[in-house]
Amino acid sequence: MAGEIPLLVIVGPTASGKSALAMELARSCGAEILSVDSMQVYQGMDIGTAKPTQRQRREIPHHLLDRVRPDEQFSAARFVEMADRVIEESNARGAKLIATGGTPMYFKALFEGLFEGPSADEALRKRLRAMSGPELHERLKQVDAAAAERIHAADSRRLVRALEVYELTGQPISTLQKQWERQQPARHRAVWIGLRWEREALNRRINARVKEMIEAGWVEELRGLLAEFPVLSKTAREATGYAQLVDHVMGRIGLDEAVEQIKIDTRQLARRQMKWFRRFRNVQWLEGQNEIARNAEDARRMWGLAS
RNA sequence: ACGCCAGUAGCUCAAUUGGCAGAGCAGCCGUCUCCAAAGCGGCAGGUUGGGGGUUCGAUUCCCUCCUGGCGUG
Repeated sequence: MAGEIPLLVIVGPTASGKSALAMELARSCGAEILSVDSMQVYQGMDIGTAKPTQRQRREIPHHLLDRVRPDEQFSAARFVEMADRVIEESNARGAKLIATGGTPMYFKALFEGLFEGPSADEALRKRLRAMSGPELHERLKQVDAAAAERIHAADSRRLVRALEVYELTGQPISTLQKQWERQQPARHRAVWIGLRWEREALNRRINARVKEMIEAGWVEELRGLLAEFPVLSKTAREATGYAQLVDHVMGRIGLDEAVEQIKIDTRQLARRQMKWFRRFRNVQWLEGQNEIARNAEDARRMWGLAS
């Protein structure tokens, strides 16, 4: 029966060693890798997103890398659609799949689903965004008091989304979102493992890795990218470090200043990721500082593939 | 050595004619259902360089010492 082997999910903060562990496992189990990452989908953004190298990708098939142009918008919904297709197709072939990456929201959306509602409508959003936070909040209170209660008046992004959903469907987002409350079975069967680190140790790894990325030519890569795509899409631009490096390339800030800020942003990113992943209750944690071989062996056992 | 300027939260800086020492960033906690590497909320943080003086009251005025910067020797 197709789909008999569950997915292996590997979560963990940036720089925790997810990719290395996934590669090791893929090699030893003959599995393929599904990237669950909002930034590695972008073409041409390689160094700063720590994308697996061409060499690694020749060795092990990777899915959902380089699927979007850097001037294109991307979203959780598009990700889920693409990932579902990859999983379905892998199941059909009987291929084992390891899902790993740094975007917690995408894991949640992929396994728990998004509520059935309208997708982003940029024109409508633009119209709504012209209003101030309190105005949006007041307006939402009229049509969806429950949502207005939960969303802070300053959180214009969520206020805009809630109003967008209401205008497009005539239904309050708070009602539609209840779909998620029913304990539905997970959309895909999976074994979840995570890599965790003591915070200070991870910070040191992050600082070192940012430095390595710069030495590996991140700035030059970005210059080339900007030559082809002078304006990155709103979502692509949100990748950690890219805004600072764009400022540097434009001559607005020095490289040292940009690098320091990137280190700070990356540490903050890692913290937010850890907070999310801690809330995924079915994750079995492995210690990041262990030898890869040891973690891989544990992971294989958890996946039910012990030799 | 002399002169001038500065010293306030981890960092960068605010504080009206002397009147309860604030903000941004970093840090910590929380939130998150089609932008999520995003967005949003909260908390903590200070013998105002040290010492003395004037005053009901000094970050603010006076004296002195320390530290840093600039200028002249």
